[in-house]
Amino acid sequence: MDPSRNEHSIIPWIGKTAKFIGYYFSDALKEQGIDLSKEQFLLLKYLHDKDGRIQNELAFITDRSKTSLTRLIQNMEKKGLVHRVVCPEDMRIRYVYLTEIGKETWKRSQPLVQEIIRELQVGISEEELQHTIRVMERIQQNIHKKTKIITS
Amino acid sequence: MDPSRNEHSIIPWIGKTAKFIGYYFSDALKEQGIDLSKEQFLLLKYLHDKDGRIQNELAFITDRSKTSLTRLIQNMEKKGLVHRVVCPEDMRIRYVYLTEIGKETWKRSQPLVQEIIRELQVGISEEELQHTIRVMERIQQNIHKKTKIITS
DNA sequence: TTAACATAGTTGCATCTGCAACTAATTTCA
DNA sequence: TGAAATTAGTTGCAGATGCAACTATGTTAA
Repeated sequence: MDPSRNEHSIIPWIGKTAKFIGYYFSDALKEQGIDLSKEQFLLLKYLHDKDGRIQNELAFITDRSKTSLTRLIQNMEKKGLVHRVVCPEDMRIRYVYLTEIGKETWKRSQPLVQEIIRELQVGISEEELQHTIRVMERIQQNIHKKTKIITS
Repeated sequence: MDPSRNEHSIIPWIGKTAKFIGYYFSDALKEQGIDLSKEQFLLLKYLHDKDGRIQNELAFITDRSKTSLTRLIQNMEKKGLVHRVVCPEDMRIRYVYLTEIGKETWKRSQPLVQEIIRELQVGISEEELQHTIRVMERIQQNIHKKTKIITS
């Protein structure tokens, strides 16, 4: 997956770019004194959109295994960013809620996040952005199709 | 970083797409009975291009910390995919070489890799591929510039 | 010459990750 | 009703990751 080979393949580029974005974002959070991993940030974001989700749902929408999600939430709970409530109707289910610290941390990260998104897209036209999104969608569709065939 | 928001931002799309590609690739290797993580595969690839690299170089070209690289190589050595040779002129340096098993494993993975790259790009025009690569390059440049300013 | 610095690689520690196997709770169906 | 299947979440295990601190070696400069 070396970008210098396979000139007509975007696949290697996507992984590498994602990696760089991840490094940049993590560093930026750290520099701003925001004690969040990028994974934790993303979870805060989803909970900010809709609080009190169940763990399975969070695993699904953030594309991780329920195992990984369990431990991510456990770490966030230790930090006081979220807390969990067992559903009284179905004792298997846990609702995850932002704490005040979680809400405050998310809020505090917002200017930085907006700034990073702006910075990283400097010199890219609106048309190029739309093209790229279409390509990303298409790749995801292609994977989805193949995966369905395999598992059905 | 939810794609459904920030419609004009590609940043969230890239991470998500990369994640999906990673899952798909890992699963495909496993299904083909090829005992390699995607990270290990990538290292085999770079060593196939040029064997006998030093660890620092491998860390640099694969965009990981030297710590991470050390342990990746250690695991690959355990599996018998690579072996290390201390440089006689500079005892700090270790050259990393593919073993026969490493070469054979890489070779065996090739049809699959080519097939995956083809599959994932179905329905994407050559022009779109070129656009997307340009966008990825630009994002990496934007990060590079910002990173340089910060660290200098 | 030798003390200061630089470099290559490793280790401790913590986080994130997935798979397989597990527990506990709920639902299904015979 | 009660056994079987399903579901939500957890735990053991192993790999990948980065930071900071470390060892060992090599280079530089006073």
